Amino acid sequence: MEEIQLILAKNLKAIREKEKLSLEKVSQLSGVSKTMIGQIERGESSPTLTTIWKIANGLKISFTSLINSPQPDTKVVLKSEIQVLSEDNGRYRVYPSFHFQEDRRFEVYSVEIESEGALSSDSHREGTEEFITVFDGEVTISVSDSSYILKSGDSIRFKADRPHTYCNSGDTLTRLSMTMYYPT
Amino acid sequence: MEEIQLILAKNLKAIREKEKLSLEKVSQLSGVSKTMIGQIERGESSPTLTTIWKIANGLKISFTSLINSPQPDTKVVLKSEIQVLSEDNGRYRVYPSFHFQEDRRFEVYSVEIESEGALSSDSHREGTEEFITVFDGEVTISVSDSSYILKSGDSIRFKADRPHTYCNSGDTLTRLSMTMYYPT
DNA sequence: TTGTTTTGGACATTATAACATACAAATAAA
DNA sequence: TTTATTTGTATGTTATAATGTCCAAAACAA
Repeated sequence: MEEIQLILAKNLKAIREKEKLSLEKVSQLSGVSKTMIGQIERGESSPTLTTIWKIANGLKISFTSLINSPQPDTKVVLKSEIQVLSEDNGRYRVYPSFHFQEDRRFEVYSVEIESEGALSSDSHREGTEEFITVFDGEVTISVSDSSYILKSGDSIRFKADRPHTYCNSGDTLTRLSMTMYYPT
Repeated sequence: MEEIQLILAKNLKAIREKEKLSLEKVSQLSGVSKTMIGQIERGESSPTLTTIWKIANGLKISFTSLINSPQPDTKVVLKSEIQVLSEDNGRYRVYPSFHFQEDRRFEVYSVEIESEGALSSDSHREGTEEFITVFDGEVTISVSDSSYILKSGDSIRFKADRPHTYCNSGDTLTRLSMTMYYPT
């Protein structure tokens, strides 16, 4: 028996109990036999992709909620706890709020760029996308031979799996929120 | 044959070709028979959870990269284009930058709350999580009988599949970045 | 061009997922 | 308390996942 089977077993049982459903009811909703639901919950069987899919659809939950380990409900990250990362002689500063997690596929940062500050970034992983909103100042983002000038309140989404640069093109501090998404 | 099998088939074949691996090589890396790898790629079989897991681990990729589908390049959203949504007599304002998309599972907003402004939100979908960073001011977020006071630079992640409130608990404008994640 | 190696897939066999049925235990109703 | 219903699990059967073996075709090397 593999550990992944145990995770599935635990998750399915928890969801069923939370929703107060019997094995029979889950069977009806999903089209998977009651016996099989029981086997899965006891970790006695490693169901096929199709079977898991049917269960997830029947219960209207995500596939990943069946195979991922649970996380705590709430997490606060104070500014004082954040490990700031500096580049460009401190003129470009990254404040990571939420690091990447496998089940979620994105991470969240704040970024500050002093006047005349800039950063050139190498390609990120295949398919990576950045979602940026300007909170203060002005930034010029260059990617794929294009440049985008964004002012306070503007947003941009672009493919970050190629070299790109961020440049404070104004004369005041620029502040950005950044959500980095990794599809793979 | 189910659609989910075709997605898996397509993804596995794409990854294998991209990495220039033979069926035999994937078999060695994963501990799954070459024949089975071939069957999976041709959509002839719905593999068990354990088998998929072995493949993902063997190829050092995520489970979800085997069961999810692809997407276009750059999009700019100017502040002038954003449809602002107001609540609480205009004291609570939402600026949606990037709407939800099925393959991505999150959306991105900015939020402004005037002094004495607040919003009570009903439960979002099962499993929904919010990732919030304070850019200016102070906010008190209440969820699950707990309240969290956050100041500029602080962040919070919480389960939003239950009622929750946001309240400007300071005396200046509060500005937040918000990433809403829907696992389902 | 010929010879060798690699590759993907057909086919048969084995292992196990998935189902149907039966039943004891638990729960609910009278 | 008794009766009825629901629930979870054991067991046997069927369907299919997963493997091993073989071979033609493709790719590579000389």
